[in-house]
Amino acid sequence: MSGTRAKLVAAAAQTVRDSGVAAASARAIAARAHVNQALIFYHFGTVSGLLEAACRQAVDDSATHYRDQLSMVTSLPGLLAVGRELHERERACGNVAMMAQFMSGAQHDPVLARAANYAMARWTTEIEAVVGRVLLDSTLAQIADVGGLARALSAAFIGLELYEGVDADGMARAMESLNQLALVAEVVNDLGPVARRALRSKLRNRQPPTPNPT
Amino acid sequence: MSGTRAKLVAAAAQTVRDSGVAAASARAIAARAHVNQALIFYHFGTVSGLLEAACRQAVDDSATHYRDQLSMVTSLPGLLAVGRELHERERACGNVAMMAQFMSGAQHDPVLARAANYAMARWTTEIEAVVGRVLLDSTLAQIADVGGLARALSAAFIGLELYEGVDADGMARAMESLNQLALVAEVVNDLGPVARRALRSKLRNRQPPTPNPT
DNA sequence: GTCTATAAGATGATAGAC
DNA sequence: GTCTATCATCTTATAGAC
Repeated sequence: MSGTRAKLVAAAAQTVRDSGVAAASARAIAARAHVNQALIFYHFGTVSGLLEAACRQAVDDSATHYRDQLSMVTSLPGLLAVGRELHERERACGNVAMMAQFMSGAQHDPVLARAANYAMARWTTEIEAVVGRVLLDSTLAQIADVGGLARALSAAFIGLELYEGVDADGMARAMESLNQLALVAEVVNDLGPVARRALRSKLRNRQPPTPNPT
Repeated sequence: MSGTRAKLVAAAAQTVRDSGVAAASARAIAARAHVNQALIFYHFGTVSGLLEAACRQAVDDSATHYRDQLSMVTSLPGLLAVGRELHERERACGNVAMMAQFMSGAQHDPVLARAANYAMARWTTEIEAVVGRVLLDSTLAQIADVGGLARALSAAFIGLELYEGVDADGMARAMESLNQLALVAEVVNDLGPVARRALRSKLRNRQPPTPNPT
């Protein structure tokens, strides 16, 4: 198999990470790969085609890499710990920024849309599996749709990444309060059967808040 | 004042809404405004300058428009209702998509970054004020940083908007589970002093989950 | 303020030699 | 598979007439 393909894929990913999808032109990518510009069209047809390949490979690599770590998680606090570490690492190496760029470009490019769809599906599948396993028979699983939460989380992190580039301090504050919310989630999740039943009944017919519940 | 300026600003916003910031070239915008392309540079110096003006005006218009509605909100359920309606309307008219495009472009364009920073600050300020007023002396206000939550929410909605363009069904599912979480938030927020103290103490020294809390 | 014309360069993509 | 050379098109931005 051609080493040129791999070089182009890697260069494409790095170009998007560094300079965004808007600057990921055939010439810019080829220059970074030390490869002739025309080869992009020979191997991938279009620039979008190359970007799609880069997106898919990046997410495949990442997901595979974290699979073992995620499969060993058994508790919600443990999941939050691994999740935080995973997100921090992905963010540091630029993969989250890359995903955000692909998502943005996907809004008006069907090829990028397919790539971004694949990437999001891959991550939410992974997250859904762990979250579902961890929350089995706990309070939160009975209240919320795990798949929906996984999707909301993935999407939210994309937004937070973009927000960081616009207001780093604000993003840090947002992350802190999400961590606080995670603590609340743990507490709610660890409710005993009595409190859990109370919460669920309150969710059913929540209209007038009772003054002093127990 | 020049009507051309206004026409260009409106056309720029609409171009970003329809075709994204990548396609918002001087010629594309000028064509939509039925105005000569060179006037963009005469009035705004650069294309980014025009986009910045468009971003600022769009967010100013929106924020002003919702100010009265938001100022009348007094309860958390009421806030969630207004918030949902606001978000749905902004989404429908394309303002959320526009913001997402600006945020993406902002990652590698300092002028757009300034515009996006202004827009996010404007919204979070507005949200923070209402949320702070509504949550006054309630459970959630004592647990979480209201400003951080406002920022996290704003950023999350940007991510959800991008996600929608990539997987509309997935986005709908994510929104539903966020609505479920909002219900939980309402219940937690309406906890009486007894349960509230229990929750807070659990948050302080949460290590071994007690089997049956009350 | 607005126009035409144009510079100066980047872009995606292809043809054809090797 | 890889290269050079090139086309047609698009881009930002400016000069100068009106």
